[in-house]
Amino acid sequence: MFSQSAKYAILAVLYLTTYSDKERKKGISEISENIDVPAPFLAKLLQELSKKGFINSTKGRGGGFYMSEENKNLSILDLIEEIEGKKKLTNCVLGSSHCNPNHPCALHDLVYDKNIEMLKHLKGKVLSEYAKEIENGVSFL
Amino acid sequence: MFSQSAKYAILAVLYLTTYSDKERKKGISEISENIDVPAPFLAKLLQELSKKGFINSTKGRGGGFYMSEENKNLSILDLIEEIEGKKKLTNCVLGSSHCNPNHPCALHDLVYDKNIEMLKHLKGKVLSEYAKEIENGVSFL
DNA sequence: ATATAAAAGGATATTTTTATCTTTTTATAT
DNA sequence: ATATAAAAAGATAAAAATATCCTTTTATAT
Repeated sequence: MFSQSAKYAILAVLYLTTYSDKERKKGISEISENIDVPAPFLAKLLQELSKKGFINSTKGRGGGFYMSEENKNLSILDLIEEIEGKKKLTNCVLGSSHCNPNHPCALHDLVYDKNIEMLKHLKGKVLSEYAKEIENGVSFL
Repeated sequence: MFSQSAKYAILAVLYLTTYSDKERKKGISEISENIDVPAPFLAKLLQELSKKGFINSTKGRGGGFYMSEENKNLSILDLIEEIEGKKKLTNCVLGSSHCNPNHPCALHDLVYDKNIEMLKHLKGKVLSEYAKEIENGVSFL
């Protein structure tokens, strides 16, 4: 469902949302150990997310990555779109460009609608809500 | 959601289920034109599906690919599993091996359950039912 | 028997995704 | 000022997915 990169990004961003802020920056090695993602790959990924402004970072001694309080109000869907591009997600599951509710592909009713529903959920919940669940031990990373 | 190969396979199999049988075999070129999939790639894909017995084929003049009546009772899920391997589909969306309903990852409730529901639908409908809808113009390829 | 038309098989090419490594820049502590 | 620790940038490598082409096998029609 998600690409490997998207999975890594979700884990890292949830980690940062839960455990970082402007005063608690986190380095690549700490993050990569805690979410079990290869450090060099994660470095590239976070570098891009930082360039796009989805996460924040400072260079130099004592620097690291963190989530601004503002960005903690973004959704997982925002993140996926940042990683995989805007459109992909609502495309026809069979790749047809003519597929729509009035002219549905063979899988439209079974798959497309459920997909949209899932996306709505991914859009309607902000990162800080996930973080709260993780802090409370309701879910984990 | 589906790999390119899986999409091609679904289209081809639905085409064959709708328009072929033992007496109406279909060649690569006809199939590839109708579902708009590159012929050489499709050839390899159908070759594999045929070797696995998911579709049927005969070589030589007048030969081609077709779906046996028996195989028309398979599901899209059966096909996906044939193409992408058995497990993948029910794996944790974040890739965690410990994720389960009692120890859920951060996305478990939002995504996993909806995913399972979708898979159930993909399992509960047989190819011939899709074919009927396509024949009736209710859906298209 | 021979020619023909089809899939099967095998080799290769291209692109994308995933992953690693090295050098450069930058901020901080000393 | 200098050393240090961190991300940023750039180059490259490895693996997987996607795509194409050529040869071989096989069944049928003539």
